Amino acid sequence: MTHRIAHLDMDAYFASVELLRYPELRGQPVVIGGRRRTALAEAQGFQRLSTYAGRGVVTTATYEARAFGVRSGMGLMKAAALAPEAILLPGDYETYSRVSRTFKAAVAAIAPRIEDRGIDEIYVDLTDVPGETQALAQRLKDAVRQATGLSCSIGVTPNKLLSKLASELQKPDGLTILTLEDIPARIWPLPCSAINGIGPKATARLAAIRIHTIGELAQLDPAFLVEHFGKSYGAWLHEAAHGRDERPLATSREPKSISRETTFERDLHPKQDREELTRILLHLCERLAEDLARKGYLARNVGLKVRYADFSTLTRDHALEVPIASADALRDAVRTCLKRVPLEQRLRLLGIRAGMLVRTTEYRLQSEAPPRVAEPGLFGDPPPYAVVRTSSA
DNA sequence: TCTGGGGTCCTAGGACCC
DNA sequence: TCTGGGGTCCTAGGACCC
Repeated sequence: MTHRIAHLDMDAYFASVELLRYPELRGQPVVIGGRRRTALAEAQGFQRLSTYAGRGVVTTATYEARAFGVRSGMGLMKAAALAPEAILLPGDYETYSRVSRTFKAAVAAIAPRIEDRGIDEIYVDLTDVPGETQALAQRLKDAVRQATGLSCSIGVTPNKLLSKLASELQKPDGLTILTLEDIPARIWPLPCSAINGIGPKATARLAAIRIHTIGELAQLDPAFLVEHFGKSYGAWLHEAAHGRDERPLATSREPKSISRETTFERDLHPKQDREELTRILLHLCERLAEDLARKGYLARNVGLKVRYADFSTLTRDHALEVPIASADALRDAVRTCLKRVPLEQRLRLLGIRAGMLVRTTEYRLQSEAPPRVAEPGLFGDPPPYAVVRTSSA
């Protein structure tokens, strides 16, 4: 059975949503990023990138802005040097989420088996949807445009890995259908970094052994790759280069963690700015508690993330006996983590994370069940036999 | 012209138990 | 007293993705 998997990717998503709102900016270089300005400043009109000062990165850029070399993830100050006249707009994630639900619903009306890959992309299983592939993919594109006014790019191939590659081939507003026979001509000339899962580090390591294209990677002996990149990743690199991918669509999944973090407008010192840091951390706890309550989860693990002024980052975790969700309980757990963090340097970021999530409903059911025999260590005391063993040692 | 915020998955070491 | 492995949990860090 040959599968028919589509990857659908919205074109310059955040920027395109903003162009719906501000059609007068169409055709201009526009960049999304940075913090929301004051209402007064926003009332005074569009901001030029050159007038921006501060931290932040480019979230999305229109194709006109990309022509100047502006890329997602680039610092805004650097982007301003490349395209000073570009218009800078702050992100409006509520709107992007709403439009995201709209385009996904439009696709689901045609092909209901969908894997969510974030706010602007999905995989769609077309295997059992009647219709010829080209016409079907065009129907999806039309439905998305009809529902949102936005264009997307689609790749259709036998698996997720190839579809993800294919959807990139003719952006924007692309439609690319590939079969396994197309791999040598269409996939092998691409750089290794085009493969989802080969990031900057792996790309550099491959370049160091003179491997630049997927085709070059495909010609390598798998044993050699395993030697260089480890059993798991090495074997995967070989499979990926040959376009082989058996991963099924994940049509539903439970979140593994929920987190909140913030980068400060200026670096803060743990001693001099103690009160402000405390306020920030408590605010993060409150926001995370809201997220947990809204989504219906309790956390059995709480993590603290600290990034220093030099951008070095550390994390401290704390596992809990009893799952929690309130801001107060999060704060207590964060305090435990904080005791294990060196606080001499200035900080640029604080973050907290709720992990090992338990559904609130399921935990309730479990706690309403007849109590089990007390688990050892529940009250923080070592079981008695441990004491005997210790004293006999 | 330094580098956001929200995630997932993998690895590896130590503690602890059998 | 010493020597094992295997399994699980916890913690920390890193690569990668949208």
